[in-house]
Amino acid sequence: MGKPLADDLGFLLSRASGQVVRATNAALAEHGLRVRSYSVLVLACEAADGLSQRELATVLGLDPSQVVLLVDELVAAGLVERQAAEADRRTRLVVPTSEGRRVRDAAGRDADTAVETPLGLLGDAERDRLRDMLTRIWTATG
Amino acid sequence: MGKPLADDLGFLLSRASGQVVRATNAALAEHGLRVRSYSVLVLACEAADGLSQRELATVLGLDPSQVVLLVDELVAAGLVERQAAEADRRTRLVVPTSEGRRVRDAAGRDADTAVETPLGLLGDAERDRLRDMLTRIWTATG
DNA sequence: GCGTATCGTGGAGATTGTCAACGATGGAGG
DNA sequence: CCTCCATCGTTGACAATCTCCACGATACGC
Repeated sequence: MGKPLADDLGFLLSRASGQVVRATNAALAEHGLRVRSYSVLVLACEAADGLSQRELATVLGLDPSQVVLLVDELVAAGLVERQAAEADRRTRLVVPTSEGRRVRDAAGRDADTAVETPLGLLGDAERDRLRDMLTRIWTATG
Repeated sequence: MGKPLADDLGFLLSRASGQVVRATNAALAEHGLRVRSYSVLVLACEAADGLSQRELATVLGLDPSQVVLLVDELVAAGLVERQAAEADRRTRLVVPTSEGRRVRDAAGRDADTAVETPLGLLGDAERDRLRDMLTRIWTATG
């Protein structure tokens, strides 16, 4: 006799995740972004020297081939650029344009308000705990 | 100047979810199941009188048309049956076969051990807290 | 009865996940 | 220097998933 599905952390995780992603996608649509491309843009903005696509894939937990398409999309929208890396000419650094930074800020605000309904009912301390747990879950397997 | 992506609960949620789903799918593969079909099977098993596909869709947070395909798959595998509901002939109740119950138990054990690595490092109290938060996030929007 | 809503189903199109290649580059060891 | 092997970006193929719309069948209020 197994436990009920409502107690399954994996199920709860993916259900809540799907809900939040849906809400975020809806908010990002007016900026021409989706959760995935937005994540790439944010990472590019917060790295001083740009990030290689390999690093992006690792941090995001995605296949590198998906990152290619996401960066393609952002380049086409004029939000990031691919720069040749001096040290290693295999890698191509993803760096944001000034337009990219602007869109990132505006989109970030909208995304935050979009998830206020599902996530706002958690207190600050709870959110910190949740962040901590989710980060530890991620780092558990490397 | 927004917050770093590593602090974004939506991102952390979907990244952790993806990881757990990947691990679970790998464990369920030998039973011919995936996370989605497994969830349907578990729900069918724990409802005494079966569940309508509409109820399944609501609980799982999926589009009803997806549930159709999942139930089709489980029916083809001989794990559940569609039964006519007496009260409302529009609805079709999804009830497990005895084989379905057996597979559900075996698959459930494998799925649990598969997520031990990412989720096991959380203590019992933490897991309860996580469950509680994820459930509240879900019920926030109805 | 009649209009309206709901349930299951089917279909179309976009997005995502997964995996296997391939050329180009880097690095280690002889 | 040169050869072998790993890594990075990229492409392609295919399955799975999401999203929306529409339809027939049934239920329900009036």
